Amino acid sequence: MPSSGQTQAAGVLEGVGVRPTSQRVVVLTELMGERNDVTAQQLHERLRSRGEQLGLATVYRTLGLLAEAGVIDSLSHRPGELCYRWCGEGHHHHLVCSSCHQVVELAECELGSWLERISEAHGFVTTGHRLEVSGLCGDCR
Amino acid sequence: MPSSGQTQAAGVLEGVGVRPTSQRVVVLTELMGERNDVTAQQLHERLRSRGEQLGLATVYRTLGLLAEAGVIDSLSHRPGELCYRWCGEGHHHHLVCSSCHQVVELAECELGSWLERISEAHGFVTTGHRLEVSGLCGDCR
DNA sequence: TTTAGTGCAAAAGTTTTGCATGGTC
DNA sequence: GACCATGCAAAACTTTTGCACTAAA
Repeated sequence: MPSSGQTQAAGVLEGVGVRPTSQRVVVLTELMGERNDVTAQQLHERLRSRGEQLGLATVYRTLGLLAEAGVIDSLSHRPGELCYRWCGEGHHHHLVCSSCHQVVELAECELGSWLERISEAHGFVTTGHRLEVSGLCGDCR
Repeated sequence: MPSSGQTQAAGVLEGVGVRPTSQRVVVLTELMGERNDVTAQQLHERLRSRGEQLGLATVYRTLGLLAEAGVIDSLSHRPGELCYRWCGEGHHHHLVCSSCHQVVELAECELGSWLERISEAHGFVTTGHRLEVSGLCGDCR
């Protein structure tokens, strides 16, 4: 029987028109339960060591699909390594600790109106934005 | 005789304690004259085709140095490719057109006080932040 | 003269692709 | 049966590193 996390993931996949195969559900479920950034390699290794049977290429393909569908976000901190992260519902931003990489989600985004005004002044129509705040968390300070 | 761009670049390098060799000056001068994102490969090819003699490894090493010194910014849009960009003076953000990749610099950053307040609430001390706004520019709309 | 930087080629990674196989509608 | 997804292995790329050589303080 599928866990509630898996059911939820399957629903998300169907919602964006991606067929919810078992591998895709496993990948998305893992991302939805992980607050921090993960690379494709880490994700693959983690799932394998837990006994899931799935190939590295499938992880890459799935992450690519999900990112294109806007279900997950991708961001790179270091050269040659892209991290993925579940966006959750609604629009928000993150605080990332430079030392331990802990991530805190900021519930609200107060940037909307400021951005619209300033973009309009340059002839732009904004389609999205991402804010990345780095700092030191309480433990690492 | 060095152009004013080259003199300026050399000054920036000295300012952050990096020896201004001719290769580094060439790389930084190019970045300072380019408003948009560039990859190491693009930069290398562009300089080579202009007759500059410098190796790809040197471009990578220089970009790494400059990024670490905070002189340039690095950001990744796609997997396996990191882009670099001259930050200019002072703190600001960018509007990027999703279609033509044109970049507009936003002169002011009004995020400081909001961020400090919200970070403090989570026990963080912020050390920096980056805002990336994507949209469509007037021409592409 | 001592140190730091460069170029080249090799190495180390990550990500993508081709193709045969297996699963789904 | 037609189509899509997967796994494996090979290929394609980007980035890093080792080492001999060169340039600079």
